Amino acid sequence: MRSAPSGFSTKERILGVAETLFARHGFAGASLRQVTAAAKVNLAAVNYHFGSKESLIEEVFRRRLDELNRHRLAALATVAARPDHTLEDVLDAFIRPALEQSMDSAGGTAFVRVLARAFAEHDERLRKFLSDNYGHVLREFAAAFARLLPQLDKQELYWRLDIVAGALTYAMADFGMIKRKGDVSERSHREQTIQHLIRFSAAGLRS
Amino acid sequence: MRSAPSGFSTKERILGVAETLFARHGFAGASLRQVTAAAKVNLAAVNYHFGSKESLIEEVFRRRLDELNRHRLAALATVAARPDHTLEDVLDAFIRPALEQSMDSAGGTAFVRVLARAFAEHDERLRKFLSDNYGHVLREFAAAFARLLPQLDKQELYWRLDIVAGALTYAMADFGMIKRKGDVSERSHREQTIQHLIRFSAAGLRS
DNA sequence: GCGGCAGTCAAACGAGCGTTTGAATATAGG
DNA sequence: CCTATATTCAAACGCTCGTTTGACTGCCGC
Repeated sequence: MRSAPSGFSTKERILGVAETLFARHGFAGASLRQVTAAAKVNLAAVNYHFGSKESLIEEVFRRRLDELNRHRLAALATVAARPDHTLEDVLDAFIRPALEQSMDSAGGTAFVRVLARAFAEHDERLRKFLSDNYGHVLREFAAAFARLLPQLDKQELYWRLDIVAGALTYAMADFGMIKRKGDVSERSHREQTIQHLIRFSAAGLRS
Repeated sequence: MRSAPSGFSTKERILGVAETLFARHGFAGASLRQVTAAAKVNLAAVNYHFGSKESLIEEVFRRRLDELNRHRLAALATVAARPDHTLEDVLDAFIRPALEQSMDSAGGTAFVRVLARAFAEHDERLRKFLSDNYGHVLREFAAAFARLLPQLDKQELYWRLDIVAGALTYAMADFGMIKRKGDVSERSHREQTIQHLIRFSAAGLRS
């Protein structure tokens, strides 16, 4: 195991760069030659370490998705432990980890765009992968929401959570027309997004 | 002008097939060879009629986007003419044409997925194109909303409209986990989506 | 020291890409 | 009918793609 120039292993550097470039140009649009050049790694390294471009894409997903799931479930557990927790608390546990992942030092906003893209690709293979790795988390949150919104039947609750997920996905990818002003830090802009999403979603869920 | 086998011109057939395949595989993922083969048209026809793949993509957008803009502005004008129109009415004018376009006989759900993909591609060129052809529509709606929500300052209104746009975009692409039951017609499922989005958004905007 | 192994590398493979070309063919006007 | 214009077509262009190959390098255990 030779240590890589920047202190990260070849494999890690490929994953990081791939995440960025897939987010920027799409899975088909970003070539392995671009990835390996940006990572200062030999072209053959991808096939050596991951087997294929396809597998590399899956690895990019798995790495971040596992992290997001961990954070969301931990936040939900903390919130649910408090007997007086509110709808806003559960929304926070759902929304905050997703938006905060987009400002961690390493990945930047790259991964959440990759995630949004995966939805857009509408590829059944990827959707199945996401639902397999994601389904139980959504179900846990749905149960927590159901306890706080007993007046909603299951069907109605799922409709509304779908809308929350949509607004969150959109915000995660930073699609919106709201542009961060120069004098507002990234952290504070993100916090504003979180607060707006929570308030809006709580009103919609309760209506 | 030779008439094409199916009654549609070569140009129209390319546009229709391109829309479908771009939605399914992405702009980079769908090749001109796939498009021309599916359209039963010679490979060179794309470059003859559109100049380049890039221009073909723009045409796919322009065609549907012009239609959507027309419908939205017409609906807004109708609504705004009534002196007692409500927030729900304006939301309907914004949301309904978008979701209805995804069930027109010809295009099916293809274009809305193309649109969602364009957002995901996060390509500045496409974003600029969309904002150029779309900006004035959004501004008109923002003004209509501002009249009905005088308690919100401009900044706050834009934050909330951003959330509405996010939820709508997500719904347009039919990403959600809410799956249409076998016994519900496509039309009635769409109507349910519209009603849920309006109710949720109205509550969020008023909160 | 030396064999084995994990990793890196330059080079090449065949395939598919968007685009161009020039000839063939259909349509329309005088 | 004949010419001009518009369209279609098969073939080829140069290029980039993902993947494979085989030689080369550093390193650890024996």
